[in-house]
Amino acid sequence: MSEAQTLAEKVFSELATAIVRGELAPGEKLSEQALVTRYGGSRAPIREAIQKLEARNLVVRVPHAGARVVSLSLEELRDIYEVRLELESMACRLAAERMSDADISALEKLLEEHARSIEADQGLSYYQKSGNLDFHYRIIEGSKNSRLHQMLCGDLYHIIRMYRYRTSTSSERPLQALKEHQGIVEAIKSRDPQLAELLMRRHIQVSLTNLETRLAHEARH
Amino acid sequence: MSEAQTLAEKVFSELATAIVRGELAPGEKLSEQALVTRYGGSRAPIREAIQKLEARNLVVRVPHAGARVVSLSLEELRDIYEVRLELESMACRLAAERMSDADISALEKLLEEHARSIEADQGLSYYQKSGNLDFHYRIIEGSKNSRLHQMLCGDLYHIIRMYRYRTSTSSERPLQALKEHQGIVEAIKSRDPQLAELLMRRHIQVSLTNLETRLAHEARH
DNA sequence: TTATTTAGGATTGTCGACAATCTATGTCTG
DNA sequence: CAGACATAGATTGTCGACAATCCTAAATAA
Repeated sequence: MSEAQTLAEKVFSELATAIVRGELAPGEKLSEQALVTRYGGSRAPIREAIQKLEARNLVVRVPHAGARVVSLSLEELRDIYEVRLELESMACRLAAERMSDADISALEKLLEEHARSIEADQGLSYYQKSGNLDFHYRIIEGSKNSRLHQMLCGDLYHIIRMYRYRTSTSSERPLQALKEHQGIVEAIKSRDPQLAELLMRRHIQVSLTNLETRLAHEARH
Repeated sequence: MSEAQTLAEKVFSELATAIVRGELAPGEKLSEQALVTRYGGSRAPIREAIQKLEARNLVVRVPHAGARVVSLSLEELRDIYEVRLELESMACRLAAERMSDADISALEKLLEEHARSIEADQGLSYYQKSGNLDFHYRIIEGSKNSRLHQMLCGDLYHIIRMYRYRTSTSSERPLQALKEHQGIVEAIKSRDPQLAELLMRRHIQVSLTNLETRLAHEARH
């Protein structure tokens, strides 16, 4: 991913991927001593790594009590999706205004690749998972708003990916998703910000709706 | 503000307010040694405080080169305002859906106080400054979205307040602002999310527009 | 038995020193 | 004179140990 210039960054990177992949369960405690024996080094860089994880909302630290992998309630997860929905819709609107023609044609080529990929493995399409992310990532970049990029890619996506196993959304309907992606690109190409935003909002809304029904279901227990 | 359970938190708190107040200029370097001699303690808690500042985007740290107070370009500042505009508009829409009746009547009382305050000191209204913040803060709380609250109050507002001296917006037109606030509350009271969002968007948009004209002006040099 | 208290152990916060890296000054060479 | 290079100083990253705090569990009392 990114080359670590310091031990703390290296440990941070490894821990972050471990958390996102679920190798460290939500709520699990991160003992500094244990991390020292596992990753080597001393406690100083480990503490720094933990604090970096806290900065990205991947762990929660309470003074004199240590750090634990973040464990989100369904309500907090709903909150995150809600914000993501808004910010990505915004990004799509801005992308329709600010993407260069070269960016747009590159985006079209990406979708053509996705189409071929889906056709090849008959909708099984494991590639679509990262492909989906790639598409959304390019839209966010296309907004030309660095802070927006930072918020979506730096903070929210890690957590969303971390809880992906619960909400089985996009990877189930690759063809439908592709069509929606194509519609979005079409709107961007015709420089229609309002339409682009609307289509992206609908595209993401299904995830939020799925989550909320699940939330309502679990609330019944 | 908040009681510090540890030395690192205390130093962080003091440094944060110092940065927001402009006592530490943007781009100024934060030498660990200098901070040790100033705030006492050893380098460990100072480093932790600096890292916490980095987490809130108040300083920028580069490995082996130290930390500096964040110095935003006008483009980055525009990006931040753009995101804030979107998120606060969203918060206002959600507030219209989710605020309790008690919350709303409390909000009305707040505006009545503001009205009296403005009448008292004839639009000079130094109180309006914090009052303005207070109003926006309550709307954000009214969204009942913890993550949204965290993003707006935790991250964006510190930076916006830090650069407030440049953009002289709201404190100049307290009466106009109050009327806009009243319109927003009216929309919330009548449970009209779309209207509430629209009014809040317009209310904040003037800040963004001011900033962008200034940006265009400075770009000419 | 249950609730409270009180050591004991373990964990986190802090400290001072050492190692690795960067920056600035001055020198040398073309 | 300009620019590359090397050395010296300062700054940051890392280490191991100590102090402060919390969590656990045994012991005591109601």
